[in-house]
Amino acid sequence: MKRKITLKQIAKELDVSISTVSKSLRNSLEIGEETRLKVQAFAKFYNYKPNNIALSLKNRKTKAIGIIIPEIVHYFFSTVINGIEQVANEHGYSVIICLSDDSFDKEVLNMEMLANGSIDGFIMSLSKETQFRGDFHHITEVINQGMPVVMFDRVTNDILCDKVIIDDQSAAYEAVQSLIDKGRKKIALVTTVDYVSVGKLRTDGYTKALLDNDIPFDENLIIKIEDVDTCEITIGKLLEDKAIDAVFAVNELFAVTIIKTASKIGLNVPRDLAVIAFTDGIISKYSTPTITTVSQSGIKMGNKAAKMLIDRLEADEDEEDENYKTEVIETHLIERESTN
Amino acid sequence: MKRKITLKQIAKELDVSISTVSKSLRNSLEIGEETRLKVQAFAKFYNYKPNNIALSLKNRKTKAIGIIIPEIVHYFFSTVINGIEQVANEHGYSVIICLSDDSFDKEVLNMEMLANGSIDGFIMSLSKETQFRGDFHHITEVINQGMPVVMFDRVTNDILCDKVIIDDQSAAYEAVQSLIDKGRKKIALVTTVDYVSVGKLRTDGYTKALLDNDIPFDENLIIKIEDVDTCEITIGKLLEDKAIDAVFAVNELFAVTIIKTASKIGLNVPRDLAVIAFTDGIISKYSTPTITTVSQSGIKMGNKAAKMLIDRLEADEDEEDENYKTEVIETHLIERESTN
DNA sequence: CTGAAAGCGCTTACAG
DNA sequence: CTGAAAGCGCTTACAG
Repeated sequence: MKRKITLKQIAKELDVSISTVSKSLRNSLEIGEETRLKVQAFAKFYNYKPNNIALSLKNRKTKAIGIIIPEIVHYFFSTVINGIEQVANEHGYSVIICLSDDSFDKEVLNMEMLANGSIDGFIMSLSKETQFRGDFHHITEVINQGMPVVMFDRVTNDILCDKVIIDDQSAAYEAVQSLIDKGRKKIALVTTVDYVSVGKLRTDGYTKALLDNDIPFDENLIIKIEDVDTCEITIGKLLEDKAIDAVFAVNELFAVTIIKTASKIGLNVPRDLAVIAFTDGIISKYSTPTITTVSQSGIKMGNKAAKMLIDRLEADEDEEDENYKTEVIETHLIERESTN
Repeated sequence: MKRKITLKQIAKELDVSISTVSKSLRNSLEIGEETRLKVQAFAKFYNYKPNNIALSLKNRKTKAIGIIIPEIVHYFFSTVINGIEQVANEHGYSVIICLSDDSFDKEVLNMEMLANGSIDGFIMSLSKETQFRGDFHHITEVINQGMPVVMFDRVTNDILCDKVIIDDQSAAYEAVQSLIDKGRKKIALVTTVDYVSVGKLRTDGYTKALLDNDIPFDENLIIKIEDVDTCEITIGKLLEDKAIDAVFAVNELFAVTIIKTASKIGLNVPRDLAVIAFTDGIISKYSTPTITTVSQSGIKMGNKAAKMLIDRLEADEDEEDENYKTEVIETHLIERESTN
């Protein structure tokens, strides 16, 4: 078991100073060619690679990006990570992922841990609990220490930083409008509780689309689901009592549940009931019928977020500007069988 | 913008030595109570947190685990990560994730990067290309440097290290047996190309189950799929030509495609065709009909893998034993609508 | 009880 | 052309 070789050992073997070895390997012209080549050959032979930790300490940067997301077993977040990874790797950054499990405490803990020198900057999406509490001190703190943060998807206006979002409101508007264009009149909305920022925006889009089309807004057609596991009953009631002809669901899990419940009651999708879901994922693609969705490119969001973060990290110290930007990623409707 | 405070600054402010500060904060009894409390109060006030990088360099351990997986947008791997995260966090470890994208080169690159001091040990699942090439020198090298590696799911016999797997062969056997028990006679196998280790084992289990039940083995009923996107045609042919009454698919993507194709040709699942898939995921749960699967608990695999790695990391240097273990995680059949 | 020194593995300004 | 020294932020054996 040969431990990794260090500069010190090379220096000793070759009977030169550590400085000489270091400079040779960095191809400094300060060092005579003979020595330089000798050192390089030796290092190559022993497969020398500089120790990242030592470099990080010396340079006071780690070339690592910290990602904090609520949940990894979630198609959308996985694709975002993929997107971040792509551009991070291109720029020589590695990626450290921590999960908040939608818990405020875990989010704080993980951020504190990573902020203590492990990474150069954060890309994050807020946990539900954090959004609910509205407590962002841990993020402010990190930013105050000079560590850039990019938020995506689940963001907050209370923090000034770079953000990557989709226009949830207008995407929802567009989805509902498309239902209306297809002649649907009684459109229900199945959504989450309000404190999740995106849920609220999507509701606004829904409402606006109805108003603009002179369709009476009926509060009873808005169903707020707290817990996915018990939502079947609520949805069943909605379908049986309300005589609706379309549903806009804020995520595909709700949508697929709606479809399954509908078919149990004998409703045909899309004939009797059209269904559109927010966030294109794997379920929509393989459900029967397949589900029309608002696609929200996680890859693009990840790419963009990583790009924004790295730009900031590599900006000259003094050109640091506080001009935070919010990038809006395009969405579009993927028409499938659940609408017609 | 107040940068993070260091021991040095505290020492200066309080007019004591760095050693004194360090010891006070570590609650060393060497230091007089008065000084100790004063330092602690000051540190607390300025929210001092030791720099992880400096600690890593000093201690020559990072308290970080490197994970290398082929793909993150994949339910199974996500659950494994979740499982690893759980126990890693419990033990004060953080987790660095790199994706190989099923590419040999990316796998090698990522491992080399992480091996240069960033982490204490690896948990990994081999990329397809690596399994195809059978080139594991990058893993051997890391192990030779004294860095423990735990492999899961896609493993190889060519490397001696701790492993976490399921008994793919007997799980496949069990699945096929259950089809036979339900009176199915012509059972097809839809699988991947052979070099993916788990694919091969599952095929063995399938074959064995047939033999043990005196069902003639027909090579034409084994379909090897190279590319998911073009598999519909192959599957269509299988269903139309072969007059089969059951299919065992090695993953749920194949299974759902089979079901959709079957229903297009007018076959009813499960009446005309029973379908079982390997690896329980989100698709099986929401497909119509829902799919009977062999559940392979990613959480448990992740838990176990992390536990094994941490045990090794925290074993006394000298009690290092080369007694590598292979843990087998239990699987079980989750019966759903696609079989009856 | 407190502090100077050495060291983790590296880089770089400075001396010679 | 080469090397000693200082330093990144910490810990700990050792001296006083």
